Amino acid sequence: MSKKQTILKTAASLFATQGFDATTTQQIAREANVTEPLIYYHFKGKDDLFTQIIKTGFSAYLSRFETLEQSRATPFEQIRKLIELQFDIVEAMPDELRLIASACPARLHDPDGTCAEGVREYQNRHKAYLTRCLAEGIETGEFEPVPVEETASLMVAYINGIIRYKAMNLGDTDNMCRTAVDFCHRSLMNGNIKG
Amino acid sequence: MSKKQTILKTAASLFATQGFDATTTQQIAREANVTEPLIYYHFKGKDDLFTQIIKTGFSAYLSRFETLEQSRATPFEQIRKLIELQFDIVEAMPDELRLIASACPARLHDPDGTCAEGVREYQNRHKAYLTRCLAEGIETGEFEPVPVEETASLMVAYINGIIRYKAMNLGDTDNMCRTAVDFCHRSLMNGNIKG
Amino acid sequence: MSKKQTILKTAASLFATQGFDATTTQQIAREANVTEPLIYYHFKGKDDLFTQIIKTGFSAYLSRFETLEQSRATPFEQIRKLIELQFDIVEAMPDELRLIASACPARLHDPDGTCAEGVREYQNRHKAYLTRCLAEGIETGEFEPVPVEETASLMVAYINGIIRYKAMNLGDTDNMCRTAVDFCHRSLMNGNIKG
Amino acid sequence: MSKKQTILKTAASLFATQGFDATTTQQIAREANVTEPLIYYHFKGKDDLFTQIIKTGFSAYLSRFETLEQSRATPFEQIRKLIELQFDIVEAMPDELRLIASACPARLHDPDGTCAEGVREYQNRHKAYLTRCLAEGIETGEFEPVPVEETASLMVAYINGIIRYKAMNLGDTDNMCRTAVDFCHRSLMNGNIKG
DNA sequence: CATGAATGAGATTTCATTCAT
DNA sequence: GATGAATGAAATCTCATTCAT
Repeated sequence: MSKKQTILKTAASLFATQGFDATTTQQIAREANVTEPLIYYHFKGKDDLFTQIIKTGFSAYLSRFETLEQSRATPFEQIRKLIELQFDIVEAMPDELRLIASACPARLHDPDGTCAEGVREYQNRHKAYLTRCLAEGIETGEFEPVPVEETASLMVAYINGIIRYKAMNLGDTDNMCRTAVDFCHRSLMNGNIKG
Repeated sequence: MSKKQTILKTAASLFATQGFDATTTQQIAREANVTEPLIYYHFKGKDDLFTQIIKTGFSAYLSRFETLEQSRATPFEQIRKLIELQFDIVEAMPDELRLIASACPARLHDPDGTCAEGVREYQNRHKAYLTRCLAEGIETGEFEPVPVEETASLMVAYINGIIRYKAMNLGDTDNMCRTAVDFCHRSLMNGNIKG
Repeated sequence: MSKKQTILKTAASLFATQGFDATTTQQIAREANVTEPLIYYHFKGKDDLFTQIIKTGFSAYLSRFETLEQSRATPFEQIRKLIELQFDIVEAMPDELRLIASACPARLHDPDGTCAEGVREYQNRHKAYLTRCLAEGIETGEFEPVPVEETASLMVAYINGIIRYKAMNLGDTDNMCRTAVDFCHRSLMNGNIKG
Repeated sequence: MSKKQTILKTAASLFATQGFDATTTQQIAREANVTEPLIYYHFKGKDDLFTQIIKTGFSAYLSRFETLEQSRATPFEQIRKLIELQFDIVEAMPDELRLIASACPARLHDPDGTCAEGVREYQNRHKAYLTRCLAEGIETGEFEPVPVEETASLMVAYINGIIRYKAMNLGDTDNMCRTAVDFCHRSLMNGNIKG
């Protein structure tokens, strides 16, 4: 792994556990086994380092999300996949996701805007995706006739709650994926079919 | 408003928008139109200031929550009330909630532990409350026989997602309360009754 | 002397002898018997400290210069006084003048513009003053009919050469004042009168 | 132009506009379109780079000046030529002269001593030259009987003021050469002859 | 001739906090 | 209750310079 990569990884991990401000460049350098100036050789500064990690996290998420968007499956299968994606991604990049979950909220008003932009993008994409799923499912009769817009927004918040819960280790998550899918399944599937 | 109150309000607002570390005592003093030493006259230090704000927020929330716990109603009515409480509380104390939602995530691992404690308490109480509701509802046949523990945990995450969404102004929330209640209603209520 | 004054004096002296960049804030603090942060309490930063010294130097010069402008005397007396002023001011504020002479040339293109502005002001005022003296002297027949504009510009450069020579200790300056006055006297005074 | 030349030119220009210390090797490299290590391939270091530029400037000046020293002409003609030389040299090597005028003052006390040495040399040579001219002119009765030593020193300062004025573009210099020559002419030439 | 990566040394600046009044 | 002045500790960042290739 290149030293640049090591710096990124180390920083991501430290930022995630201690927070951005509580992590010093000296500490990053020490743990990454490089000298401090090297950080400044590869990155414009501590902020830039943070930004790049966040951007990487978001774009890794989005690139996975995009494969979902292209999948052809029944509406509910698509929703299931979206929920499963949350759990997968946290396992694939725990540091990055933990960092996003913990550091972004306080940085939504940052001038640089990386967090705000990422969050907005994340929300818009989810909302559009869910809106499409719901509309389609209702049309085919697979779903109950729920109000599409509002339910999509709600589910964005829900799903965000789940990914945060897992990313920040707020509690046990065994079976949580399955439980979440079932919860939505019962809520959305047309009663006639259920029965 | 007393200067002490002004300091509290100003600090809460700054912590919420910029995060704890990114907010300096100097900035608080300037925006509150007081001098820095006055902050130290009223509070032990920056941490203490933060702690007091957070504690106020959490305890205001908990005191409202406790009235719920004492209410006698059907299981689903209790769940509905819990969801409605989220929306009410954000409207009643928008600054405090925004602060908790934005500044706590980055401080969950702080030595002082105020945030961690508050969040833990919040989760435990919700989980216990929901576990009780679900168990009761299943026993009476009002609810589908869902796995109690797991579903309670999941709903804690869900509800947390909602309150954050609203507290941090992440999007439009008209009808969201109703939509959230309906979403849970469809998911939990026994199909026989529904049908 | 207040600590702020001590800082200003110490910095002026160090900047003048070592140059701006070669002087560290640490050194200023040590020699002024204060702590480094105190410098930042009283001044915005090292640049601001420099700027304030320069501005003080220029404005002290200008305030003295203004008394000249108001004096009523024969044209040549006025020129004599201008030349004498150069020597007086360097003796009154040697550090400031030395600093201006040594540091400003390289800072004429600084974004902050303090030096550029000071130099421009200094030149314009001198030029206007000399233009007036020359025109008047020529009109009264006291002076030879020299080209006014050009000679005024030239004398600005000339006088600047002298003040620099003295401020930077480039050589012996005993009698220099008198010699300079005489040099101009011979050049300007009408030959008929001289003879 | 060889890369070495480009480095020299770029550095000269940057040193002149920003000063020595405020110019970084990185900036030189960037603007010269080379990499930093290349600077170290061609020069011992930043100081050496500066030194070489300055030395080139001074020695180019001196070599021109030496031709003056050898010329046989009347005392005033020699003075005229010295003044004209200032104007010629700035037009021939504007960058170098600007550099000397702007960067040297701040480096007169440098341990390396290039600037100090150059300036001293420049002053001494001028002083000797002017002393000789004045003594000769007085002896022959061409000049007024001015005090030789002092007037020579003064004229060094004077001439230095002029070259700086032009090198640093401090104002319009049309006719300035002629005006300067005339100014000295009137001051030095014997009144009997003038009349 | 040329460079990407790396570094030792050190400078400026910030910040929470305190003291004397 | 209130403040101007002051500070210890430490963080971010810069810079000239070198090494390996």
